[in-house]
Amino acid sequence: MQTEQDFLSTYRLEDFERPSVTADIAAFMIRSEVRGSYRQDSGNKLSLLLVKRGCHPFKDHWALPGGFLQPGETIEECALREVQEETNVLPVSLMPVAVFSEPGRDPRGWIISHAFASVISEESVKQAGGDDAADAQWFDVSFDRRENGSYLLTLQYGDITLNAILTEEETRFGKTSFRIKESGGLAFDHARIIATALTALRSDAKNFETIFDFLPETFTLTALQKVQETIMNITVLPANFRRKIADYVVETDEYTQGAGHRPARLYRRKN
Amino acid sequence: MQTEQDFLSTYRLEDFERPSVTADIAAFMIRSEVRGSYRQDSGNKLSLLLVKRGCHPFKDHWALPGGFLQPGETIEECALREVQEETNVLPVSLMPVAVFSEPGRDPRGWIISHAFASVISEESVKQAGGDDAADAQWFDVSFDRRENGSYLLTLQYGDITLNAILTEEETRFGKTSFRIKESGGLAFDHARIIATALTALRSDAKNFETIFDFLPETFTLTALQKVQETIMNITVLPANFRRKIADYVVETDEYTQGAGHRPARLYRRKN
DNA sequence: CAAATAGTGTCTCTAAGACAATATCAC
DNA sequence: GTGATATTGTCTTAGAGACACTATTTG
Repeated sequence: MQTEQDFLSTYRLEDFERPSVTADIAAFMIRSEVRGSYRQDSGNKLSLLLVKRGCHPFKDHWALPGGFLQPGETIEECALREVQEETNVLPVSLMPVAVFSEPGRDPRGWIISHAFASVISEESVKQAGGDDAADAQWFDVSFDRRENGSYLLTLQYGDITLNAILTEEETRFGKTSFRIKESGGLAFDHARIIATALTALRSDAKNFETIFDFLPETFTLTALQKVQETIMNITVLPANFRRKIADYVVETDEYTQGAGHRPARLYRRKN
Repeated sequence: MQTEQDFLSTYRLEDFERPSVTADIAAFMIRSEVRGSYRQDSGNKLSLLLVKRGCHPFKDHWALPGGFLQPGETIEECALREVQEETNVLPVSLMPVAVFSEPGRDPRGWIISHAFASVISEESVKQAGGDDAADAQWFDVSFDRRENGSYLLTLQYGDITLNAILTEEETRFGKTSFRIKESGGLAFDHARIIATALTALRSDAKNFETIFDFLPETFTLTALQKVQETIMNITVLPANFRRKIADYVVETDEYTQGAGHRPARLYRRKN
């Protein structure tokens, strides 16, 4: 009789066809804008990391950072590695979004993509030195439902504007899936991945799951509120936000200074 | 200059190492039990489909149904195909649970598993004729936190009882991950996959996402309530359940008959 | 003081949970 | 009528949203 040892020593996985496996990451950051007088609040913009492809296919098109899974690493490690290679920053959070495996989604062949959303704080990007590679840039994101029911995804960096149009396919198990009507010049099916990731990010921002990762260790409640508002594209009343967030944060003894108005207490994430 | 055509014609994905890709499915069904007098309500049990492995590795151990992704199909199609091969039933719903890609999780080599939870109605299993394969069986499931904080997963079918013990690792983005302390005789890391899938199922049952799929087209509100209670291992007051579920169902003009008590109106899922 | 943001108190409304009461069938 | 489940009504309470008000800083 054949033992498990015997079996494994003769077993050849290579006898079966295998796909290539990638991780693609929608890395989000919130960029604070300077405007008005020094006393006035600066606005915030949600931005997304895109990489200009240097080789075929989709050469010179903008794409999500990503790459092939390598032996010995998990798909999450692969995703983190790819973001770090582009930004020099290790993201604090990594949210699985979906797996895209439709045949034909990649002209190179049989490639299935594991999509993640990750969050990076502006502080850590600045510390890392930023744009050492001009082919990786942070694009301002806007993503909204239009009157006719379809969604417009706009990505903007300097003179470059990418407009993708998507339709909502279905929402099950808390996840919405989209279909691309116009890719807006984005590579592969990345418009779809971005839309899915952004929807997941928004949904998690509702229960404060992802919002802390956009900020440094200590932060003001107003800053935290603006993060949530920026991601979800809503406004909430400060009093109500403070009441709801109270369970998730811990007071520190520090305050902001020199802002031309009442100083704000700094908080820290609970746990 | 090289065109995209040129590039693709010389590009060889095969030059890079690739993993094997599988889908593993936790297929759930709710089995109604007969007990007491004919007038009395029958209880319900949540059950899970397991397959006895016929070959190495883990020969003769129980495992989740699953198999390798084949060219030309999506990972979801692969999952549905595998369930159908075992049960002759096409599941109504398929929920992505997680991707397991730790090196070493499968003794055969580099294999990453895409875990799904699927739901099958008892009615459709009975129609399909049931046990044509004695190596595929529905096990009663219980899964609960113990006093010491770890979780006990019990799977039972006839004389066979599998007891796995897991610890909770982390909960982020609404998903809990587990670590296996004792596999209870389950193959591979399937105890972990089952725990993760069951947690996801419970979480979705809370917002009525998955509960309809356990029942036929038309159903009584009490039956629907019992499904939710069985999955989540809770009890709720009928009055409150009815108020919350009202938005998700539509009345029909039909009623149950001959039950020895007041007939119940049949409902249909809205949408 | 003016301008700006920080922070608190409280009213209202809705939704969830608890519980009591009524309805209808087979026997 | 009895025993069982079906179905409705309503009281209480917790939480979300709206809004008014007070506090503290720099110039």
